[in-house]
Amino acid sequence: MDKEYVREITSRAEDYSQWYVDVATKAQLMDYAPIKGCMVFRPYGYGIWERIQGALDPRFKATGHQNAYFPLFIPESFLQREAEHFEGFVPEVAWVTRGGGEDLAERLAIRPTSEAMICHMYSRWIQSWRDLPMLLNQWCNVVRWEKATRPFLRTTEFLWQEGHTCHASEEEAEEEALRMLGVYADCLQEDLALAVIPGLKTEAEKFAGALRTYTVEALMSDGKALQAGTSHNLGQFFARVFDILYLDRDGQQKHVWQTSWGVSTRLIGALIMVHGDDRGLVLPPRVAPLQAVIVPIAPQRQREEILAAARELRDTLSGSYRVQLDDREEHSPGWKFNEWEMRGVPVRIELGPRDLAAGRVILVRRDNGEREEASNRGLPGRLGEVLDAVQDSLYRRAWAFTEKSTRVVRDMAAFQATLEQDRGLIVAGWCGDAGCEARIKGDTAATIRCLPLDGVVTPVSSALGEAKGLPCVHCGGRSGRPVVFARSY
RNA sequence: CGGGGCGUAGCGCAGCUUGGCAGCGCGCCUGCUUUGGGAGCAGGAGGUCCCGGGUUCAAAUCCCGGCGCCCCGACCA
Repeated sequence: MDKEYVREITSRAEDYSQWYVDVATKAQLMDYAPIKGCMVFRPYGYGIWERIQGALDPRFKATGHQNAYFPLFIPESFLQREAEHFEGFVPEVAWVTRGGGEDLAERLAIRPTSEAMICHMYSRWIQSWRDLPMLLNQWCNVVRWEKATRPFLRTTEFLWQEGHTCHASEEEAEEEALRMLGVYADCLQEDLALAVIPGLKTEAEKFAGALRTYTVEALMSDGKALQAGTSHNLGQFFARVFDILYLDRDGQQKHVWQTSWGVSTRLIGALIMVHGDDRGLVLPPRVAPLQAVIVPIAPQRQREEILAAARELRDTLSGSYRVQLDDREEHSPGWKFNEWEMRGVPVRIELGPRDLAAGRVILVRRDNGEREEASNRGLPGRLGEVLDAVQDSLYRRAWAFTEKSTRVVRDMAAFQATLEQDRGLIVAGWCGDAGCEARIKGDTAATIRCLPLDGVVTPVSSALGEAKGLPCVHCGGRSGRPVVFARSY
């Protein structure tokens, strides 16, 4: 293939960070806003988020959740009630101190997360065991005044969903936390074509105030891991702080058991880094705002004839697929080929004089460049097959890459060497001691990404089997089960 | 919070060392010819050289101060 146009995008090998930013901007997913750490979601990038919402929201509904919306502002006194939990994120909170030209009597935090507000409301809404479980979710924005930001991965303001649930027992809360982790894993695999590793966070890595934090981790193509979603069993910490009590069947007042869980627009960063290549973005068909783009090749003489056929084709396909006809006159077909590849559209449909005469079109896959002819009659069905094949192929590729990039190591020398050469995921024994965990982090910058869940087949399954029974990689002490280490975003 | 880079047309940059007409490429506008992997020609529009102060006959350029953005690292409940 002609790579001349790639001048627009830095290669991954040359500078991965620059490649990432090039893809995000040149594919027109985002642009930098004139506020530090803030970005604009351009229509194409926001379209991906809408597709992610479209994949997750029905799953939330199917598991009994409803959407609601809570205020952006949180009174300072609310946050102070959970002082212990709050202390850690004070430096990241933005405050509103004036309104209507006057100083406010009480400062308002711009939510960095909504536990405080939602728990306050729950304390009013929940009286009886009959009110449980309470299963709400909200799609919203949050603000965290981060010192270092990167498009999609960590920005001052970002979009996410946060589910907040209340239950009558610890068992129910645990079940819910795991159920939603499963929902994330399923959606990320099925729709985003990400190969994820569900697992438990260590005490050091868990959400403060949670009993347990679960995570889905994914490996990016530069060998660093990304926490793609989290689900917390919050126990009764917030219930005590906010007095969320219910009268049980036995006549006793009891605190509820809670969960919270979330994924954010960070997932778009994961899509870029898992599927993208040196030509730009590669989108899985199920979350691609555009699944196919029709590029007419229309010489002057047959111009109207070909454009009419292309419009008809678009109208036929648009009932079943997200398609766009690129009939811009100011660009050549070659220019369009390159641009739509850079923007990651899964399939390109070419329609030129030769195709028109033969009653067919040309289909070209973004992920592997394969081209094929499809008859007009068979096209609608064939396009669906090709899109499925792209979706499937991207998932398999992500899985294979993650599996190939996973190493079992037995000592710290091998640990260090692996990180320096390939990065990737490291499966090793760990004694469970926070001291060993901290020293490994200090020496290598790698953290325990998770303790993988039992009974879930993932790209690290065979490595976990191989590492079974290995002693702690740091102290040589007895280890429980092997864990996954990596450097991470 | 530490390290590095940058700020000149919409974007990318040159010019700064050694002060002297504000330039180049892409993009944009108009017209014509083109269209199977980033078309060509002709004409045209577009500037607070980040901001403030200083030096000077003269500052994008030198000096002082400030602001902003990006990247890397640390931090990230």
